[in-house]
Amino acid sequence: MKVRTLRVDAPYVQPERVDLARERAPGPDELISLAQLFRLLGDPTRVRLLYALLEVGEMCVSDLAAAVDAQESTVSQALRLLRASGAVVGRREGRLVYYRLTDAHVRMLLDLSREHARHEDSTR
Amino acid sequence: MKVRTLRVDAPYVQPERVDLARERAPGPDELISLAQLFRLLGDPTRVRLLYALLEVGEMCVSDLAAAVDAQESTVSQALRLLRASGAVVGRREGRLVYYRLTDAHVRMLLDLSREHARHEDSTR
DNA sequence: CCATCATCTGAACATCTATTCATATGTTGA
DNA sequence: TCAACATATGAATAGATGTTCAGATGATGG
Repeated sequence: MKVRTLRVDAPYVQPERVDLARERAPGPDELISLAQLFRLLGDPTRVRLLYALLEVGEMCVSDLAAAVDAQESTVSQALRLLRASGAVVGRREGRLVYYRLTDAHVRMLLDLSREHARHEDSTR
Repeated sequence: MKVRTLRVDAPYVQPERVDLARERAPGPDELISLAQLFRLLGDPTRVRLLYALLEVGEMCVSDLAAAVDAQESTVSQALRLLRASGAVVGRREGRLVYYRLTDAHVRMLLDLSREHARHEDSTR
């Protein structure tokens, strides 16, 4: 059994940096919403859905399923999460529900990250 | 047992939109690197590490562990992923390895997303 | 009201993932 | 070369997550 290694006499290599990082670190709440946001975008199905909505503007569930080539049930579950997180909203029109992106920040993230994917290796 | 629902006579509600979404959709490779990038940022430990590096510039593993309040082993594993994805690089100096952000796009994503976290509800 | 359709939801399953421990690697100074 | 240290890595574990199925909900037109 091993105890947390933490030498008393030489706590950190560069204490100033550790402190600085701690000071400027996102708070607990902020951190949670950050990680949640990214996690939300970290699934292929959800990213596809978001990009579809980014390009087209508004689509109903069954069309979304066709557009991203997934089962409707899968899409519906994915939309549930996206809805819960506030990334999309649904607008009911008769039997159909049309979804669209809600959040300007998410839109920017999608744009920016797509640019990243395109120029991938140019900045390494 | 249920077969994929796909009516032959009325394929889609708005065929133009489905087509448009498909045309503009990220290709398979692009999609993978997109989802991978977001997935990478979708873990609290990794996000903390990245923000620490964003703020401070460069830190060694043990200081990073202290800064994000995690075990060194945990941090080392997290850095492995970040390294593999090209988000960070390590520079060895004696026994220590100093890590820093590699990618300008990742930096922008971090900045932007943090802004998102701050103004969270203002755009809903 | 009934049948049909679009979407939603809970539960179950298999898969993936983060963390941890133990150990390995590589570096330094004595 | 050896002991001490910093970091890395493989394997094991528990916990989270995405997809799917089956059935529920809600809307429409007859």
